Amino acid sequence: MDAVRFELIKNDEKTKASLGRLRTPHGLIETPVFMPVGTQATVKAMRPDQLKEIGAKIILSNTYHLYLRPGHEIVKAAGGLHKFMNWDGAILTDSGGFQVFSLGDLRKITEEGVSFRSHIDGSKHMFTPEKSMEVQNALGSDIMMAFDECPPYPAEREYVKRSLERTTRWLERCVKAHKNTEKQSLFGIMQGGMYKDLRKLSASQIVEFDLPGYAIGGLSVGEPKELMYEVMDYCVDYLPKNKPRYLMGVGSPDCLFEGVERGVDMFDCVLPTRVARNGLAMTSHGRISIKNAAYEKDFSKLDPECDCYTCTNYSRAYLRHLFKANEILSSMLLTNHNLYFLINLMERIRNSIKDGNFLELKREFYNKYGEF
RNA sequence: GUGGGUAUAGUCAAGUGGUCUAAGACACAGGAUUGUGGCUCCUGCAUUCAUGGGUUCAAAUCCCAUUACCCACC
Repeated sequence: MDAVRFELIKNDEKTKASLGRLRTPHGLIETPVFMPVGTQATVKAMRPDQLKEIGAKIILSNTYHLYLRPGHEIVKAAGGLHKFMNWDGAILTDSGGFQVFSLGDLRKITEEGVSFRSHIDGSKHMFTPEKSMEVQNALGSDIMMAFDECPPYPAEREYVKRSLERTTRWLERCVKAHKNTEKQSLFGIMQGGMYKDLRKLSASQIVEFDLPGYAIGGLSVGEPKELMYEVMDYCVDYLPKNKPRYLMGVGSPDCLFEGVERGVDMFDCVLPTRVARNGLAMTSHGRISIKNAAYEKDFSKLDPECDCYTCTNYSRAYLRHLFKANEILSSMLLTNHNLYFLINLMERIRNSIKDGNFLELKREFYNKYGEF
């Protein structure tokens, strides 16, 4: 029995959007879902009780970062990641594979795994599928991601093909090394760059392992949005409908709509939290850069249609002041709002699928919000 | 009142005759940001050096006057 089980509730009639339920050892999650990112065992600027209050059910954390600091052994000694960070909701851990891509020149990839230098102190380390599983088992996340390679964009077809096939071999090693199947589930990751046949090849290979969930990796790596939509459209079709389909690293409001429309069930993204710390708010009428001089004397609500803690209690002028003054509360209030905005948006999306008017909601949203 | 000193962008300032249509920092104004190396990154912001006059081929830089401020003495 898998630790995490997915149940399809309803398919939208006009699109590939679908409603589902994900049962995890740490709660039931309705899909489509957005997962806030808590890289270092904390969603930056948010307390776990606040995350709970805004409706977060599952967050993402990072193998790479926790392995380097404080060290997975310490997290394990603390009683696991949930206990360590005081979060009793579900946790998905990224495998560290993405750092192979994002750490750029520090990496060296071989069949065995990836050697890299710590961004913290420059020390040398080696990640293999086995090591990634060992670390994620120690962390005790509900969903562990397979150790993969995410090729950059653009990338040569031949390279992408060799990379994807290696990622499949790594997946096989992950499955073998995974020690805690009753409490933790392993998701596979599809690669294949922007090549349709390679995506199909990757999907057919990873689906063989009959895993409890699959992710679409290698998107939102710098390619044009239209291309990403086109690729994600057929990627979803290559994955089984009765398993959750997770689009990694995507989370701007418009992309969420496009993803859901194409059948994606899970999303994660640093965008709302990162952007909040830089003074940007996602509102029902589009983005607001709170540092702009235009808000100096604007005592209205950040988002007139939002009922989050920030919007019910503070003005744009105050938020601008906090940002300009470099106050910690600025990050806290804007992060709280942005996460609430996306989580609330996903709830409205789920309700629209339930009520059969997803496309109407999408159209209404685009009219008011525009693109990210 | 006497002697000395300083006057360069919103602020702090570099620069002491020619590569100054003036360094840098902060502030200010925009922008970026998608499996987080982020109080980060990118862009813009003095045709002008207190004011007036002079010397010189050439002045923010030298000289004179004026104005403002600072210090010391009375």
